[in-house]
Amino acid sequence: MAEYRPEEIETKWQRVWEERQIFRAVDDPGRPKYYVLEMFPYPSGRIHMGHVRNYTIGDVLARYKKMRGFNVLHPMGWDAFGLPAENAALRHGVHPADWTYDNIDYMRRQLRRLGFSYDWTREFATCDHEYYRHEQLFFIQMLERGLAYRKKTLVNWCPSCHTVLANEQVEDGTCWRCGTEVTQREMEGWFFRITAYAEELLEGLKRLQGKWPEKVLTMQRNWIGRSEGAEIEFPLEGLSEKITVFTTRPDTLYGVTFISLSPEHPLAEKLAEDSGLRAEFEAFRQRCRRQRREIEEGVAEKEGLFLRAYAIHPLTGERVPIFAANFVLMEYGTGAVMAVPAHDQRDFEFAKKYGLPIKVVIRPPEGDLDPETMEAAYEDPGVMVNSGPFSGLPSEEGKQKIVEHLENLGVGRRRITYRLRDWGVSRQRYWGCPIPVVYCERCGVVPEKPENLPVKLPLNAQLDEAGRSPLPQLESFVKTRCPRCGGPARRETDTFDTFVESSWYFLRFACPDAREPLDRERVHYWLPVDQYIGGIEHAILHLLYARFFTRVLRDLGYVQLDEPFERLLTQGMVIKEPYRCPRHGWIYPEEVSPEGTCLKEGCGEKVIVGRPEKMSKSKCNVVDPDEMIRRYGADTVRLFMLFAAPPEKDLEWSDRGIEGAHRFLKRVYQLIMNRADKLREVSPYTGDGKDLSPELRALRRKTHQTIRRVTRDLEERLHFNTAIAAVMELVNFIEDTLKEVPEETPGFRSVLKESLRAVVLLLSPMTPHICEELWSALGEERLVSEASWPEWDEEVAREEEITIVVQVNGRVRDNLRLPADADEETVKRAALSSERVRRHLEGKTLRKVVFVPGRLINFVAG
RNA sequence: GCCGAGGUGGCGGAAUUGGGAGACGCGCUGGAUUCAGGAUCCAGUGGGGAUACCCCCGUGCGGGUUCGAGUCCCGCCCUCGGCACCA
Repeated sequence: MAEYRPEEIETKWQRVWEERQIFRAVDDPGRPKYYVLEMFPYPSGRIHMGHVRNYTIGDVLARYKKMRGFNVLHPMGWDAFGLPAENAALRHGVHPADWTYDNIDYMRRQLRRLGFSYDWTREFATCDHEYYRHEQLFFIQMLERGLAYRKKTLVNWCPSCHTVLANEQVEDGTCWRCGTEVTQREMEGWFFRITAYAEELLEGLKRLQGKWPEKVLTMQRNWIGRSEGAEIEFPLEGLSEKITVFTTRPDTLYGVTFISLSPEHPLAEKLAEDSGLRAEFEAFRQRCRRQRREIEEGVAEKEGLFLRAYAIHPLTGERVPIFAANFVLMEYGTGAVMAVPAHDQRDFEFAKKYGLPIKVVIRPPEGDLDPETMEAAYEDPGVMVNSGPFSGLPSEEGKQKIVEHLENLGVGRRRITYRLRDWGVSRQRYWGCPIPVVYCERCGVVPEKPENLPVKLPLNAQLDEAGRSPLPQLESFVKTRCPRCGGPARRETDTFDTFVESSWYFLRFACPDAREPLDRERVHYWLPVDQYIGGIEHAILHLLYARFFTRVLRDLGYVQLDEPFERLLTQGMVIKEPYRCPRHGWIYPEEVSPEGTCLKEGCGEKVIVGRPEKMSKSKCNVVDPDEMIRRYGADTVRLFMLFAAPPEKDLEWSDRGIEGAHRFLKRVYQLIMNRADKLREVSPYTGDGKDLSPELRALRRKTHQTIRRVTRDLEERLHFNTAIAAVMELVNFIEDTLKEVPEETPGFRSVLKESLRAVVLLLSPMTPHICEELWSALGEERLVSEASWPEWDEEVAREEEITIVVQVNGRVRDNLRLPADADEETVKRAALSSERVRRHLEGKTLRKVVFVPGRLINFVAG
């Protein structure tokens, strides 16, 4: 009995792959390429099961496409800048650089041990200055084109991370990384003009339909938040200025009874001062800033401050009072809103609170509205009333008509606004890419000269104990000369948001050694990424930034590409149920007795089993990949990851499940190794099958059907779980055949060889090591990793006899084995001769016969 | 509240196009092997009734279309995810 020793086999073949460099991607414009990419990891220390799942899926695809003859690019690198490195440095007294590179070394070993088919010659880390220097150049060029700019605004500040966050990085008012509540601060910082691409980013989503998960497309669409409407000007009474509002409901213009301004609106401050309300206004504005979170969640009560000023309605000439209101956001539209209480719920609530008039201008299709008794705003379409010459128009039509009228008068125009805001990229952090500008006393803000790049992040920095960036205190870094006038200047000490690095790494993988930022030809050959794989948590953040950055680089002339990722697979999380003891809190599975009681300190309390959730250290429900590899080998871990669930769903970790996967591999190993000697010299069957026994013909049929099924599962759906199930069925079938068919049967060995070769080939992208071993045991000279994917023969796969289901009134009563091409008459005759069928037809009149060739026959009787 | 995905045995999950519901695996039950346990192998395994042939019920709930519905249509319930004073 051959014994399956995964560790031995796996390290052996990993060495062979390494020595022969078989996964090296070489540009070859004559061959069709396939670029598989998994989202690169942050080098946090060790890989977790989520990585294993993500990278296993990618690896299967890369290996499969290689077998299909594609020139495959499958690279790996490190998203190496970021805050955890600084935190670790504080805790353990190691420099972020050392910590990061050590982690990379460890994690690279882990990935190699899993046998992933990366082209390691293309590896890089984003904290290498040879990588980020190019990013600095991009920035300078964006600056020249106005795609990067500096401004002072209210920003999201995480007090725990000591840094600013982009809107995309604030989740429910808290920091996406540490969960601390985010506060508002007025600060200067650098921004990327992603809003200039809002329409294109939205439009581009259409071409991704069917290739990206619908969910991700929807999330991006909502995030960009396009809305069509109009800008309308309201002159101020007694002043030369005017207020410009944005509205999506120009049809309700005649219903305006007041104007609401954001407290951050410049005119709000001015009007307050003019009215002698300076102190009150300032207090109100401060309160609004503090309330920001509640305001954004919509839980804060509406509050306003009458500015004792009036605007003039552009059509009716009426005076409308102006308020500063806490719910009006300066960042959206124009920061000013025309309030129509009758037809907007927010304005309605505000009007009720401050006793402002409610004027109905839209009548519902049925019934009428009475401002006195209304309990909520009527926001649906209807017919315009009390609207001067526009009365009587359907509101949808009225929108157009009013805007046209305003355009003619020159006091309004059609306008589209987006919810998307510009991307704030300044971070007050040390471990990031320096922003290459200096502040010169004479010249102001000056970009570094391209030939002076990179602006290297100094590695001699002493980290601040409070967790602040040491850069501003680092004289040798800060003190510099102006690239323009040579005079004394101060260096920018903010670094880039680390999402900037991950916005273009997939391009650099095409030419990691290029001296220029990107080699147009090589990028053109390899890009777009044909299949991108990663977690859903980046549905907006990374994926939106990357789509934006790719377009920027296109406009800067570096690439000829709009969408970087042709297909996207968002894999589910790896989850596991946590255990909790009423006395000890979260406990490890080892601390639970078979009876379900707590073993900690002889506790004995009944343990509560939580519902499966994302693995986390604090819940004690993590499974360590190293431990699993040690116990079962990489192939088993990979197999389980693929088999337990389809990739887009969450995968529930199961100790029993991985045992099952291991058991299957042991069975396959023994099935083949125990016969390998006898089969080595045998050629796979090539005849037409006429000389074979029915059992052997059946085995060939099953084999070819399996090849067909696995190919379709991998090609069309990426459903590895059903592909594996199909191979398991084939293995079961082979074992059954071996039991029934004597070895001397003519053709036995060659048919067996054909089937076993298929098993090995079909499994090889998923469990490559064991398959190399079995492949060579079967006498193959080449590596299975370099073999061609097997093909199926429709003729062989076709069933000679099929089962026809016989129904009476839609209920199954019998089934018949008949030749595949049996016609209706034959089937009918056979079915009616069945005793079981006759019994159910007895005493009834046959009304109708439904015949589905090759499937079923249904007798309708009554 | 709005948008999206989903609800199938004890569990993870299958089911091309409307055509035998529950593939494959886990678990469980019985048996073989063993001094014993483990491992392995064999058989069974949706529920109920009969325990022989068979019959009835069954894919969140209620209706509908159809010879036939897990699959299509209408109305609800629940779970998960995203968005949510964006004018």
